[in-house]
Amino acid sequence: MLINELSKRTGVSIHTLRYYENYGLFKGASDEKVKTNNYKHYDESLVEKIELIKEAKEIGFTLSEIRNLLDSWYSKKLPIERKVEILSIKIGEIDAKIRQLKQVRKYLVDGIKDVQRGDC
Amino acid sequence: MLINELSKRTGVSIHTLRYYENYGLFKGASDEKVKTNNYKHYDESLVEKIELIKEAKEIGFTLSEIRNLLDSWYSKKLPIERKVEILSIKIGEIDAKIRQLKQVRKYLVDGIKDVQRGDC
DNA sequence: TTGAAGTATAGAGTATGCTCTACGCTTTTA
DNA sequence: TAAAAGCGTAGAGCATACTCTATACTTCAA
Repeated sequence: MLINELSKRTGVSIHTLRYYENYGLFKGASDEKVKTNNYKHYDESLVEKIELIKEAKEIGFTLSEIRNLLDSWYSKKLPIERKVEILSIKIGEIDAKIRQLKQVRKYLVDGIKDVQRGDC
Repeated sequence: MLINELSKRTGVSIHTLRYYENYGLFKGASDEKVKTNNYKHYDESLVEKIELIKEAKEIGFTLSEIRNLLDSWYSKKLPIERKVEILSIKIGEIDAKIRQLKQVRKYLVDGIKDVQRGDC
């Protein structure tokens, strides 16, 4: 598919997709058989990959972190143990974030109690 | 305390503290009795407030969101029900974030399984 | 008392992650 | 076969959240 379709199917603007591609999050390929243009074609699997990027961003991962994660995920060169290690580290980071969120949640719940008691 | 001490006790740089103060996250007060300078004095309670700011930032709240939250929290004008409402909305947002984190966590756990099976 | 260190204000510079504009070429459509 | 729509590259502009520099005054320590 071309960038327009990719944009529509992912809900990510064409500008942003190009930014991501330049950033190295994924790569389209121009069709070798077509000589008149160099329109880039994007793989079906990219739709899911971009959904993952969106979600990773929303939970606070930077593009740089996401790139590293995708690189190691799809790399053929990395040994399995190294891949597992990288993923495990990220899982640990997520667990830390969940703990932090629960901490702030507690602050707010206590805040509500204070407000209702008129302590505030 | 003066800004230097506040900085040391919170681990936030003087520059950033001034940025936060200008942004409206808190306010120091110059001592009316001292006429020779307009050094600002910061309240003991600010240390805890800044810790809260740090944590809110780490879980992805913007300075603008934090300002709104603190404004409503410390406002004398807002009715209790409104304060409770604002805090409840934020708790809802935190719950949504926790769900999202768990979703991405699941992605990564599945990813580890794929890698170990050699599917990747 | 003088020089270093601290404080205030104003404004410039930086990194990240977009977002938009300009331009030239290609493809599609009326 | 125009005109409109789509594609590509390059680069400017913008919002957020700092981070740093310049300048000027004050305080403190030797």
